[in-house]
Parts: sequence; C-alpha cells; structure tokens
Amino acid sequence: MRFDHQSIENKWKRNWERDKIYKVKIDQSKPKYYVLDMFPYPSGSGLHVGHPLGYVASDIFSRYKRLQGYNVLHPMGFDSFGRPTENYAIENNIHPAVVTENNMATYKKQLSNLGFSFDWDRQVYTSDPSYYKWTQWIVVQLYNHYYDLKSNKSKAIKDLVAIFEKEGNVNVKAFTSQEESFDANAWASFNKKEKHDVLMNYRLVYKGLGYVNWCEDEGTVLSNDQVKDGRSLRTNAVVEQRPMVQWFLRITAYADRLLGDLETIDWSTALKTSQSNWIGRSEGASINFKIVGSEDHIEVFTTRPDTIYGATYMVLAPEHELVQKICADSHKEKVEEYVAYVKAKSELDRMAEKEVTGVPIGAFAINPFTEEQVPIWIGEYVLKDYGTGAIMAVPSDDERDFNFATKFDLPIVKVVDKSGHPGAGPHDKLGTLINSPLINGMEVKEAITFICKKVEEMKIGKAGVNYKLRDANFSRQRYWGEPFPIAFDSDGLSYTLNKEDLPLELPSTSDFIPSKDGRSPLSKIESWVNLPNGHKRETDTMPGVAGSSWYYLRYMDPWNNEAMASDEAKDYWQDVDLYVGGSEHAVAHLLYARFWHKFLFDIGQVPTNEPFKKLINQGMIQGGIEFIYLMKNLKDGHHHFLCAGLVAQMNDVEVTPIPIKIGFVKEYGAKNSFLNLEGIKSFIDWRPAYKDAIFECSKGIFHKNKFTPKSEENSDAKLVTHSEIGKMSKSKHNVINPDDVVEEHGADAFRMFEMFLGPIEQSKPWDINSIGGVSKFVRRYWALFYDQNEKYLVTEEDPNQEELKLLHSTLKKVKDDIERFSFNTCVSAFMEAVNGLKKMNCSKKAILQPLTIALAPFAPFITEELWEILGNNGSIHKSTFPTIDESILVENTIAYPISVNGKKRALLDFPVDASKEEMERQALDLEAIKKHIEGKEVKKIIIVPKRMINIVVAG
RNA sequence: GCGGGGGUGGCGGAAUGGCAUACGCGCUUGAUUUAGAAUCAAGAUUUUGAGAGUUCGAGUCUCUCUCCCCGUACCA
Repeated sequence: MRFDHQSIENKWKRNWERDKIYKVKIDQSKPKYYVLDMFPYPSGSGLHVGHPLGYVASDIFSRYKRLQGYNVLHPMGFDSFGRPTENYAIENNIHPAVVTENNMATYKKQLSNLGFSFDWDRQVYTSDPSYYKWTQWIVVQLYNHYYDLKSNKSKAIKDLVAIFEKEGNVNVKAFTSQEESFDANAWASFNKKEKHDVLMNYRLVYKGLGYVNWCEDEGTVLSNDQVKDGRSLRTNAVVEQRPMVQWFLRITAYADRLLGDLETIDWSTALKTSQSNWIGRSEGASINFKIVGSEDHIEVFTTRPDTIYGATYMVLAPEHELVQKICADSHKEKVEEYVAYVKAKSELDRMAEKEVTGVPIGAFAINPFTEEQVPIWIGEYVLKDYGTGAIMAVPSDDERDFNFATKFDLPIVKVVDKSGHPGAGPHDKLGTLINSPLINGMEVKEAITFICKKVEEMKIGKAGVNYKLRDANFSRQRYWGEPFPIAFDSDGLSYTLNKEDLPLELPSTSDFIPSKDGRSPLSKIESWVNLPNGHKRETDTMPGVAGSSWYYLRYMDPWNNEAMASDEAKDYWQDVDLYVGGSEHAVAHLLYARFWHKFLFDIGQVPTNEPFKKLINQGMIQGGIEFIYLMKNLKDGHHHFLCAGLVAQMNDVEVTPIPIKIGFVKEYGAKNSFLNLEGIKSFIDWRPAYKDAIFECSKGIFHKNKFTPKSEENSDAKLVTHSEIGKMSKSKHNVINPDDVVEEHGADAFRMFEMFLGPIEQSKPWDINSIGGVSKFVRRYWALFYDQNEKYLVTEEDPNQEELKLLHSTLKKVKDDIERFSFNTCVSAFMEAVNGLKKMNCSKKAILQPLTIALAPFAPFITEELWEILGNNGSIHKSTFPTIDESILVENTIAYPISVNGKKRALLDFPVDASKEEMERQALDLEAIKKHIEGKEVKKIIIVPKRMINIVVAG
C-alpha cells in the first residue's frame, strides 16, 4: 500500500467522529487527568500556524496520559464575547452572534484537521446563554458575599446583616471600603438607602466610581484597545478619562492569598514573578500629616517610616482631591497652570518625562516627629493611583525625592548612616539611624518597627500593607458581553436576579453603538431596560474576563441546567492538572481565574483552592517578514523601489521598508529571498497605488509593465527583499495558514514539525524549509511497513537483542521526555529509532507494534492506520503504552572514555563487573594514555562506574 | 531603572557536573535517473558571549562583565 496522508486523515477523522472515541465520562475505576488549553477567541481570520503549537503539545500529553490508563478530560471551547466580533459586526452589519457562529465553525474545522483529541460534546462558548447563565450566577454570588478577615474567607452578606443588627460593624473585621463604624442602634436607624450603601462597601461586586475612555468627538466610550497615547486609534481624536459609576470586583480582598498561594503551584518563575509584581505587595505604614490652618490631613503611605525625621516636604499627585482645597490663593494660578499642563500630557509622555517638574501650593503640613512645618508641593512623579496619592518626601533616602529637592532647593536632612554598608543604595533597608531623636543608633529594620508602633500610639496612622493591585473595573459600555443580572429601583437601590430567572439573555438589537451619554447600547432598548415593577435593568455588560474566569469548571459538566457543574463532576475532576497557553495571559486571565476559583472554594462550590496545578506557556512562533525598500523621495515623479543589495551599496539614500505579502516572494525563508517579475506584478495588483512605480534591481529596471534588463543575458528581475523575523500578524502579511501545510505534508508531519522546532516554551521562527525532515520521517516510518513496490514487509519473527534494545531505549527516552514536556527530543528519538531499524532492516511486528503505540500521541493518523494494518481491532488511541523492560537496557560492556587531567585521550570497553584495579591497570597500559603520563607522577585515578575514568597527573 | 529568561556549527537545536554539537535543515561528493524531483550512501563545519572561581572533571554550579529577548514602569 502507498502512503497517502490525505485519504488516511479523511478516513480516520470520519471514523473517530462516528465512534466518538474521544468522548469522556466520569469513571471512578480510573484516575482522572485534566489537560486544558486556553480557549481561543474566534476571530475572523482563523488560526495561523502559531496557534496550534500549544494545542499539539497538550494533545500529545493527553493522548499519552490515556495510554497510561488515565481518564483524561481534554475539552475545547471558545471565548466568544468581545470587542473584535462586535467591531466586525458593526462594520459588516451582521449580528455578532452570527459572526461568532461562523468563526467558531471555521476554527473547529481547522482544529479537526490537526487530529486533536478534544471531546467536542463538551464544547462551551461564553456567549451561549446556557453558559453565561452561570457566569451571571457567580456574579450574583460575588454580589452577595463579603470578605471576612477573621476566617480569611468570603461569607454571605445576609450573615453580615445579622451581625449588624446585633452589634453593628464594630467587631467585624472585613475587607471593606466602609470607614465609619456603627453599632446596632445606628444600623437600625439607617434607612433603606443608607443600609444599601453600607453593604455596597462590603460586597465583592460593588458599584463605585471608575474612569472610562471618553471620546468627545465620537460621543462614545472607547475600550482600552481602541486608545493609544491618549487618542482614539480610529479617528485620532483626544480621549479623556471621564468618571462614571461602574461595577468593580473586589479582587484586592484576595491579594494576600493570590500572592501566598503562588508557592503551592507548579508555574514558571517568570510567570509567578509577573503575578507577584502585579499584586505588588509592600509593607509599611500609613501616616497622617496635619495641615497648618486646616481640618484636613494628608495621609501618606511609606515603606520607610524610619526615615520620617528626614521628611522635609510633601508631594501630592496633581489630581489629589485636597489640592484645590488647601491651595493658598497666592499660588492658585501657578497650580492651575501646572495641573492643566499635567492633564494635557498623554500617559506615554508622562512616563517618558525625564525632567523633574512640580510647584508648591503655598500650604504647609506638620511633620509629626520633628514638629516642623514642611511645604506641600504637587508633582507629576507622584501617582494618583498608587498608595494614597501623596508622599512624605525624604530626599536623603529616596532618589526621586532627592532629585526633586535638589532641583527646587528644598532642605535635605541625612537620617540614615550607611557607612557600615558600602555599596548599599538608598532603597536598601540597611544602615543606622542618625538625626532622629527617638531612634538614633537603631538599625533600619528595628527603627521601622519602632516608628510603626509609635505612630499607632500617637493615633496618627498604622502599620499596614499596600498593594499595587487595584479592584477590577468590571463594567463595559458595550453590547457583546454578558448582561448584569441586576436591576435598580427608583432610589438607585440594586437587586439581583434569582437563579430561576437566569440567564438574563442579551436582547437582540441591530444598534451596537453606545448611546450619546456614554452608556451601553442596551440602554437604548427601552422594552428591555424597563421592568413591570418599575425597576430598570443595569445596561452595562461584563468584560471578557467574566466568561473566561471559570470556563474550565463548566467543561466538567457542560450540560447541567441546575448548577454550574454537579458536585459529582467537580469531585471527580477536581482541578486542571495541566494548563497550556500563551504568556500574554500571564496576569489578567490567570489572576482573575484564580480569584474566582478561590471565591468559589470559599463558598463551597469547588473542592480545591487553586484552579491550575501546572502551567506551561508555549512560545510564540515567529514568521519571516519581507520588505521592499521604497525611496523616500520621488524620482522623476514616480515612486522608486530598490533592491536590498543596491540599498546596501548606496549610503546616501533614504528608504522606507514596506512589508509585503510573503506569497509574492521567491525562496521565502532563505537568505536572498526576492521578487521576480511575476512577484512585482502581483505586488502592483495588490497595491495599485504603485502601478507606475519604478522597481530597480541589479538585473534591470521594471517600469510600467516593462522590464529592461541592464545586460542582455538577464531576462528576469531579481528584486532582493529585506527579511526580518517577527510576530506573525495580518499587518505584516506573513500569516501562514495551517490548512495549507496540512494539505501538503499531512497533519502528522505538521504536528511533529511544530514540536520539532524546539522547546515548547521557547519562541522560535517558523522555518518551513525544514519541515522536509519530519515529512521524510513519516514516509520512512511507513516504509518500515511497505517497500517501494507496496509489498508488506512486517514479519512475525522474534526480535534479536539489538532490536529489542533499540525499541526499549526509544520507549524509555520518549516516556521520560514526554513527562518533562520535551517534545522536540521525542521526535529526535523516533527519528533515531527509524534510522536504526532501517539500518538493521528490521520490520518485525514485535518491534513495530509497540513503537507505533508510542508514536500515536504525536502522529495520530498514520499510527491508527498502521495499527489496523497490523491486524488490531479498536483504536490505537485506546490501547496501552508499552511496558519498558529495563533488563534489556542493561549493558554487558561499557565504553569508558579515559581522560588525563580532564581531557579525553582514549576510549576502552570494560565489562560491567570489571574491578577498579583491572580498569586502572588496563587504562594505564594504553599507548594513547602512556603518551600523556610519561615522566609525570600519577596522583590519583578517578573511576566513576558506568561513566568515565580520569587520570590525574602532576605538572 | 527593576524583575524574568537566554547567548552552543551556516541555521533550528541536543547534552541527571562525566565522550560537546544527538536529531533535523542547509552544504559537498557519490549511486540511481535523459534531466529534475524523490530515494539511498558517504562527508565537512565548531570548542559552548568574555573573564575569574569551585571541582579529578564545568556548556551545566558560583561571582564579575557583556550582549539579546520578554515583562514592567517615577510603586513612595
């Protein structure tokens, strides 16, 4: 039989679907294993070859685990709510639901071409009402819970109300924005609205003031991805931060647990570090400074309370609410000018600002320790969003404060003597306190503790922890997302929907543009907004993270209409054992999912504290980008393109590289890729603006559809392109569709090739030229079964020792390497095995059958076909990974490298049981060794059993 | 600046502190072929970014420097 990948793939794709071989059910007799891919956002452009890299790896691992006897849950679905679909829908006037459906169908087809073992019966997608029913339900649970700091878990709001009724909030220790305390009587005296507002300060989903990107020109709210450098990407109009009441997630309540539990999970250090930086925990103290002649005080957060004697001035963020209030009249003009200057700057400009700027506001605060008056300034280096938006400036021990003080000639008092710690910078918590009466002579750490205590005694502040992490803005003024299951009465009190009333379906509309007042398009659908009881629905929708924060739980029991998943399913599947996805989700998705999971754990909805035990970030597959050079100046009124070779020779010509479709290029991927005449013509067809352009290369000039060779014999153009390696993207015109590769080389070769490119976690360029090696391997594997004349070669003969050794060493290598996710070396091992068998001329069933099973996770199609050919019933993917016979791998003799002073000089075979004395004697007797030890004293001979021999000589 | 990762042939990359460059691409030569493609066979390249240390022995561990990639950004 001839190897024809297309007919084999079609046959087995059909059979597998018919027999549902990847369908998985709870099976208490088998251990479970859950392998999850980050579900894709189904964009209109389909998959490119970079997407499946992680899917191939997870599929191999899933298949391997099945062969090991595990019951493997390996599902796939779609993150189908979101901006791009909505944009596409607006532009093309198609409903987002339809766009989503089409895109999902494309993705599914592309994925099935690659032979993934997903149980498609469990597919979920976030825009499916039967899915978002439970997203909404979880949001309602968050709304109805608060975080109790005594038990360190979330508890029901109704229990909190019971406590309030009994004793107020005086004994409650909760993570809350409620500042005032009250007793039972006070609580009883609150009206409905007041109670509602107090409880809002405790809820894990709460209403608060947030900022949106408001574009006055467009009269609409923009999402972050539509804004760049403070301007609308689409219209370039200025975008301002506009306050708007929105929903928030109180993720900060879980900051400590999210940070601490990182230690319990098997994630890369890079990823853990990203999360921990994002959470940004810092210990210190918040301290209040009195303002001279004002009732108000300034609260600052500092990690260095020990340096308070050196706090010679204060700085507020220009946006700080106290600025207008305490600013002296004499300074108003300058301050307003400065605030306007800061506001006018884009985020990017402000970040890039190297110059120190700021103005005094003519007010003074009192340093509670020195009791001296210190001036209050505003400066852009103090950020409104970090800490309290105000600092006590200690120029002696903070570089930024130092620069500021130096520029504006503010006093600097040295308070830490670092002479005992040479090389220590201002930020190192080292040294001895000086010029600080209460703490002189103390070490920094001791002084911090002392001041914290003192501050608490003085009732002007307290030791505390500050987080960079902010509560998450959970509202979007957009159509294509989950509606909030919340409505308001005429007083603005909010009510959540009951479980029986979920899902609250997204109403149908054709108007997806946000309304003029910045509210979501839903606000325009009055029949939906206004309820019979007079309540009005929330019209914001949820952001993308809502649906993606818990989808892995739904896969456990996707058909359940009574619960997010049954207890039985959750108890059996527990958590995700292996999660594979891109590092672009290192922070947002993975942090929110962990937060939701911990919350669900607290309220008894999931049995584990963390959702993803092990995580692997696959690297990015990069693509070659091809450019042609366009001269900046027109030549004789025409655009002029130049060959890369010519540009290199000329040093006075200014050129712009223009990315072109890689399909136009000859020898794409090679060093001297180029455009021939045909390529130039394709380029002109694609970019008609350049139809009259001149294309010049060393072979000649192409202009207005005519090629004029520079010398007679060269008839074709060779416009050498400039090549770079970069991200595959639409804008770089270098996207490669896996369908095309699969059609040419087959899915098995495609899968193995992606693995063979390099370590899974590493980014690497897509080098299609080398797929030939893997493609050849697949054919050579087939050739062990059928020769060129299509004659069947497999025999029932007993294998010899050498063949068995090859088999078992390959099995062992593959098993070990799969378990450490080193798939590229597995492919090498298979190649070596085939090379070896070929050399031995071995086509024995006893060797080929177990080898084929081991290969099955990598190349599911060809192995299934060969399994059938070998006369087996059922699917190879339901068989068992072969047992490795270690005894076969034991060597009788071992080749020892013999080195002198660590340099290898000879190689000699010894029986495994050779004595050290015998080995020493023979080693010293070798000519090659004698040469190197002659006339020198042998000081020592090191023999490492089964490894090597090293002779140490003097001199 | 800070944090994380990395630097090995022409290229992608192998290597529990123990024979550096497995496996593949590309290249060279030969066989087959009218030629090409395909297939088969044979072969070449280097001393692991620089320097020091630990060790019998370092690509691997430690330190210093250097360059590249990723994340983050005045975090008080």
